[in-house]
Amino acid sequence: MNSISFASIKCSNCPIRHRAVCSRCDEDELTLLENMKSYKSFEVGEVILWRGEPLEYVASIVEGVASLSKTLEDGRTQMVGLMLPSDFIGRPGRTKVEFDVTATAPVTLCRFERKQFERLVLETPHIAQRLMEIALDELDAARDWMVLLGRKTAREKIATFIEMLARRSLVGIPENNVSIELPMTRDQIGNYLGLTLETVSRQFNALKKEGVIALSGRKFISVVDLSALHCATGDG
Amino acid sequence: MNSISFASIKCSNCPIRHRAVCSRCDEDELTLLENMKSYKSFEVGEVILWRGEPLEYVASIVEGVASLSKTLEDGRTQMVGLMLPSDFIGRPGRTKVEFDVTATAPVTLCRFERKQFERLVLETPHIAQRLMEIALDELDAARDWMVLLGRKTAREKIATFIEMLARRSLVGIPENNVSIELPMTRDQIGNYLGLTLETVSRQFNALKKEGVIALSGRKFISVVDLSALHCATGDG
DNA sequence: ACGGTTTCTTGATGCAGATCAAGGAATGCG
DNA sequence: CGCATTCCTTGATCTGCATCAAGAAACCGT
Repeated sequence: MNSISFASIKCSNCPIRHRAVCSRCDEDELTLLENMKSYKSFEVGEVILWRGEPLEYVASIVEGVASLSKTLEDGRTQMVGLMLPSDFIGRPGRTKVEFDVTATAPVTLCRFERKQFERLVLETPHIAQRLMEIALDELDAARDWMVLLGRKTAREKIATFIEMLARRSLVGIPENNVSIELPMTRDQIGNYLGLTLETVSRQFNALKKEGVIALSGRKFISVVDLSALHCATGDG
Repeated sequence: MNSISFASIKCSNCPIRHRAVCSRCDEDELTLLENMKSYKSFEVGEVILWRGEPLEYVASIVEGVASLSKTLEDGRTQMVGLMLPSDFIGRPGRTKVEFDVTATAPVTLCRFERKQFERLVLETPHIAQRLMEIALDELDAARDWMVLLGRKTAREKIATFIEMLARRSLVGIPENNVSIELPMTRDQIGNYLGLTLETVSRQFNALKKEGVIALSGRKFISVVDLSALHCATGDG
């Protein structure tokens, strides 16, 4: 759970080996990455990058959860992405950060110096291709989120969020009665879904009262009725 | 304005030569593209691609405006992108279309067969790099749009939309009293902004009454007070 | 120029979710 | 363990935008 356990991990044993930016790399390419990488960890609430900062490093999330968010002048904020293990932060060719990146659960990053990484990308099509795929997946996710933000009701937003968590945080197909850890507070969920924290709380409890989900403690949910949950998402 | 004028245009004379997917190509690479491309035009309202269709072609928009949109089961729709000249439709490596693509103004495409284009991309880093940049720009735009959809008021949404049009549809820096053609109906603008057409209409007329913009006919706007418009966007 | 169609405006009403407010439960720390 | 802090819940009220409804204006083909 802390950075020490990753201090000298081999790429070949890395938990995100098969999904991250390096997933297509062969052994030789992996050796190059191995010599460039460094691990760094962040506490909950710690800011990983501030919007506007020069981008010194790019990184994969090895463990934890980070959020990307933008803030309007008057303080309204909107989360524009949720980064889970194997997601990639920063881009070659971008010298500035476009949003605040914050750890919402303790995060461990596998970092590369941006300039060095950019050179590597030019010479390593496997990495360039994987980066392209990752960017396109993020674009798809962003567009699905636009539908949610623009057109879904509060109830549908919450149901969609829980379903997404069930899919992303568990391996394999989600089942009934599996316990999921919420990686963020009601307030942060509200920022992600374009809602207030009160509305988030009310909708969680409404779904609980209807027997669709169960809540235990502050941050554990289990899905009691998967198909009812899906119906509530509005996705058909 | 019609496809005939593009039937045999040279890449070197192409209006989007310096911004499209081919912008980094040298003369030799351009020749390759030249031999692969074909033009196709679409009327207003015509569907260019249906969601779920196999993706036979990828294409650059040479002229016109197209919208990307997603629809929920019950008919609510959300536009997830607005494509203007030089924007790129479809991706190598993607075999399906993720959203409906519709011409909102008469569109001319410069098309390439997907499979052939994919091969070219693998051999032509200039194109692969440019595609990556385009994808990242779209991702940035999608994220800005998420802030708009999730957190902005109707008034701010309309102001942001007008400001964006002023920036994108004119060359150079926007000035006061420049006439802008609205590329879509109130209903479509509503779908883009996550509003109803009535709210769009009311906000346009409110900005007009306040002397921020002027309306003439159904689809021409001019910005009377650029700084007032910017203040109304909520972006500070 | 005319009638038909589409698109836009404007008004009246209703409601989902924001905002305001206060107390309660979990969590963390000395 | 007990106190402080953070986070969550629940209720009351308010409001911005959706919805419903009816004309009016712009546009199109003939």
